[in-house]
Amino acid sequence: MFISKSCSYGIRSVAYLSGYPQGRYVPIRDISSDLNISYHFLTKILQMLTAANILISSRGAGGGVALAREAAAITLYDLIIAIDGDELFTGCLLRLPGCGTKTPCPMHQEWDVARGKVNHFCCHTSVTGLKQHMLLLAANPASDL
Amino acid sequence: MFISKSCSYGIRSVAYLSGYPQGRYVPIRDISSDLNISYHFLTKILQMLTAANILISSRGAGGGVALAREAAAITLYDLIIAIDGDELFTGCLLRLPGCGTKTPCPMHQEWDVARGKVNHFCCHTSVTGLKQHMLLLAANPASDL
DNA sequence: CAAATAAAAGACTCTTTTATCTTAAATTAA
DNA sequence: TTAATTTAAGATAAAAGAGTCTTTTATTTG
Ligand code: SF4
Ligand code: SF4
Repeated sequence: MFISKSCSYGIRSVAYLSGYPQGRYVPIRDISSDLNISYHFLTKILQMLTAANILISSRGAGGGVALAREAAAITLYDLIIAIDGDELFTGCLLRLPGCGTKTPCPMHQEWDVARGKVNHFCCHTSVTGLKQHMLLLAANPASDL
Repeated sequence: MFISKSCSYGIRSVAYLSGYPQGRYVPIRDISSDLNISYHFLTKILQMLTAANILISSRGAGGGVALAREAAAITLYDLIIAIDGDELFTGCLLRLPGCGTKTPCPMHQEWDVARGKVNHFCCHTSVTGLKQHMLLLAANPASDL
């Protein structure tokens, strides 16, 4: 598993918001019901994205959350870092505690190359154009599209 | 996190065993104490590797677990599949349930390329030569080598 | 055979993640 | 200013992952 379930929810929400004009507030309740995600749980996750300046939020009538910048400028990397932290991008593949790579193991260098591809992908991929696909899947659960 | 903690333990154990002649039984107790892993927990994990024909085991005095084939022929891929399953190698990056990639999303193809590098790395990397590094780390916890 | 050894199996606990529920605070609109 | 709306915050619960403990089964040794 590359990302946590929380992170998945965060990414899906940003993809969902990318279908609206940037800066337009959308209630979290709408996102959660359209994507079949627990409302209160999603609230906490989106708070992380707000804290990371990826979303902005507004309370009260007419409020909600909105993209803080254009969707194309929000990368998977930004979202994963905000929710899961940098473990995926910098931590030890083998989860060996205490390895600071000052004395790299035999596999480290090649691993760094492979992971570099993942990092590059995440840094250069935004969630634009994902909304349709997601809503399709949300509407046809377990249909194996 | 690419792999689970259980998987990390399994990989470390195989690396540890690679320091012994192939087929030579080593008690799990020895592995667990040298690597600072809970004995009974490790037992369950190594059972998965035995079930996957990566290790062989023998009960009773003089028994233990042993590599079922030469260490160089055991890849990270084998170990991850045996303990964590194939999710990492085949599952959806975004953890979207029900996506069978018959109708791929805009990011799928590029993601497949990046993940292909990870898969290739795991399929071509064995744990030989890792034992020294691991014992060093186990002996100097949190020393950030 | 009896005793010692060591994996296998099962029950149980602790921690982290995921999910739910309740209350508070901020904002808008009438 | 009152009511409605909506995020923020906190408490609690369920599920999954990780770790511990006990009992059983298989094997070797004497
Ligand atoms: S050197 Fe090896 S053990 Fe250390 S962080 Fe890199 S992959 Fe992990
Ligand atoms: S097509 Fe997109 S949503 Fe489907 S499995 Fe691939 S990455 Fe996931």
